[in-house]
Amino acid sequence: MSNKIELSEDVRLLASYSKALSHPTRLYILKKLSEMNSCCYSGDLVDEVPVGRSTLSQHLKELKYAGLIQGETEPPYIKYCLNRENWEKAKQLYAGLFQIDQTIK
Amino acid sequence: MSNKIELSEDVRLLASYSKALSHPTRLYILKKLSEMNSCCYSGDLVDEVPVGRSTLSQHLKELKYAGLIQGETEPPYIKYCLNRENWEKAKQLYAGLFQIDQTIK
DNA sequence: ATTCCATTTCGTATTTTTGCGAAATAACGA
DNA sequence: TCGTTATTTCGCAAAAATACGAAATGGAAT
Repeated sequence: MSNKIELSEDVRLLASYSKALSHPTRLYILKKLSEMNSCCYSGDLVDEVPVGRSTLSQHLKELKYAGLIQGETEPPYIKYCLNRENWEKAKQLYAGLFQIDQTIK
Repeated sequence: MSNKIELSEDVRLLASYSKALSHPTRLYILKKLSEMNSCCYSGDLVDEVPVGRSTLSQHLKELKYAGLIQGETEPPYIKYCLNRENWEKAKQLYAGLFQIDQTIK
């Protein structure tokens, strides 16, 4: 018989967030969104980031799928923002992993 | 002409750490190593983690390649420990991304 | 209705990741 | 020397990730 462990939901979720963070382009986008504390347009990003339009779109889709961003359509543009709730969840999970004390503001 | 940005070294490094963290099995190993604050043996891990020996070995190799763990041979076992220096570096990078205030102990 | 614009989806190719079992390795003990 | 034990490497297959250009979509303006 085996003593194999069932990996916890938190471990799975953190792995999934980490996968979202594991590409430089996606990380750049998240960093930017979190730092500027507002939203940005896909069309602006494509000028900054070193990938083509369709590839950028794929990365945005993945970030959306991971739950880290959300997009509002604002014709003819699409405005992307952080999903604050899940961003906070990710923050907690990473803080837990690295045992970072978080001071209450 | 293009305004494409050169992605920073920190972004690349954080992406690479994130890739290492992006698999539940690897995350489980790192979590365990960081929590128990000492080292562990590959042979113990294989009983806990839901993958075979050779697959576990691959994951350990990847974690080593990412610089997050190191292995000392202690025949007939191999003892794996966190690479504290790079673990700390990763901690800083994630803290920066999530803007976590780190209190000095 | 047609054109224009920003963006996504599709089709495709290449590379990387994940996983396993079998074979190889390295150190030790009989 | 010959097993035994712990672990890794090899060979392979299947699945997922990355990237691009061409075509499709959905509104808005003419």
